[in-house]
Amino acid sequence: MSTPRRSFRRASEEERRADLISATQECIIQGGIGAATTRKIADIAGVTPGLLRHYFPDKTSLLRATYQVTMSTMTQQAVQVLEHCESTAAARLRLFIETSLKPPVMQPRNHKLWASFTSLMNAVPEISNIHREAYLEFRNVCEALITEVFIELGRELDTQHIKRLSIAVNALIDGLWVEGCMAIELFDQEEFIELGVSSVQSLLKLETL
Amino acid sequence: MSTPRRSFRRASEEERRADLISATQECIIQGGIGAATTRKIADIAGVTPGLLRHYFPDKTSLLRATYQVTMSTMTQQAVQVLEHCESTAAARLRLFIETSLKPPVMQPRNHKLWASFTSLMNAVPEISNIHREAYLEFRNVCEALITEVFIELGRELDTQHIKRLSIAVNALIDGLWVEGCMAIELFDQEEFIELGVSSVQSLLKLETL
DNA sequence: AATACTATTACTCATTTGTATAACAAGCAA
DNA sequence: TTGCTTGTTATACAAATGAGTAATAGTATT
Repeated sequence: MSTPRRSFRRASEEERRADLISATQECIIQGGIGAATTRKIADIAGVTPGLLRHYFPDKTSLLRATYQVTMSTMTQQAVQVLEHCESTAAARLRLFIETSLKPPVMQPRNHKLWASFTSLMNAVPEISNIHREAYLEFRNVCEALITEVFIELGRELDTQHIKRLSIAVNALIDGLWVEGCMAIELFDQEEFIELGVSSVQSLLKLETL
Repeated sequence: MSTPRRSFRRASEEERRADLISATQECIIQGGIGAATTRKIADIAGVTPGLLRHYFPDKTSLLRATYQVTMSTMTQQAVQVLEHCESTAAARLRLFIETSLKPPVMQPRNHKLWASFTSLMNAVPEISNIHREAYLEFRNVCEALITEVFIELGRELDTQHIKRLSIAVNALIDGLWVEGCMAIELFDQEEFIELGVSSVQSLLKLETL
């Protein structure tokens, strides 16, 4: 008569939350934020919808957590590469640009997630804060790298000037990243990266990078 | 007994479609794409929900039309200013940058609309095409302006090189535009514009703009 | 002033959605 | 094995949503 209750596995809180978050990402990537329904999320996570509420008070909280994880993962990927690079400051800056402009940082799925969440700015509480934190974190990395380079070259360190430069460099990388994500097939990867590197070179008035 | 049927005005197709589209924009701005329900759109447009289907076969078509109008309006605003400017090529390029980095082009509502739509890339048919058209239109304007400047300065016109520069300039403006839209309160408008201008100057290796 | 056209309203329906609650079972502890 | 905690499922429900259909009234035309 009645279908047997489906079997399940009790997972750790950490693991389950990660599953739910990546399921949320998957939904958004496939069909935009509107496709991230509690049922579809649960389905992809291999879980029943009711479980969401056991880990998140409501759907909005899950979305916030997903946004936060999405952004910090991206920055982390770009920064992590630097940790294994002991070369010159110029080489480190170049590496940072390269990493930011190719997968896994630059890829369509990341843009969809980013766009979906930022489109909710001022509509969903906390989204603005998460954005600002992520933005400043990334920009600060730019600033640090630029400072390194200037020190290496024995250039004058005008704090104001360097800050302006880092805003510009950050904007350039962001702009390329966006277009690269959206039309990744339009550009040759190597050329695209070189364009980024040489543009930053121009912005900083460097001779080589 | 029965409430009287509400009175209405028969509007021209052109006017009604414009109303519905701007109502859709308003919904998205207020609460993201999920808030753009047929009822709320109709409500803001001062119309009953059923009317949507009289002008658009389904909701997706209305969304597409809204995206298309949103993007072309922005580019048009930046281009239109150029038509009234007969000055030097450098001055025209500067004006273009300035216009792109302040209201009405750079403002939070435009970013929300842009982000909402692009997040649907590959999820809603035609969105990719509308994006590509808008992107190339804007980049072509950059390319034309840069070419003008180079001609004015008697520089060599390497088509490939100019194309790369226009991609970079476009990315820079886009990147600044995005951040400016999202945190318009973080930057002083005048400083922000000057940052844009001087950065483009660096990218093109110009002495003045 | 009468007529015809159709933009617009009013109403309906089947689905989907977020959330709530109670029952169940996995797996740890004794 | 037995009992206990709680992660997980099953089910329910009210609200919202996109879409369909028929009636109505605005308005241009004559």
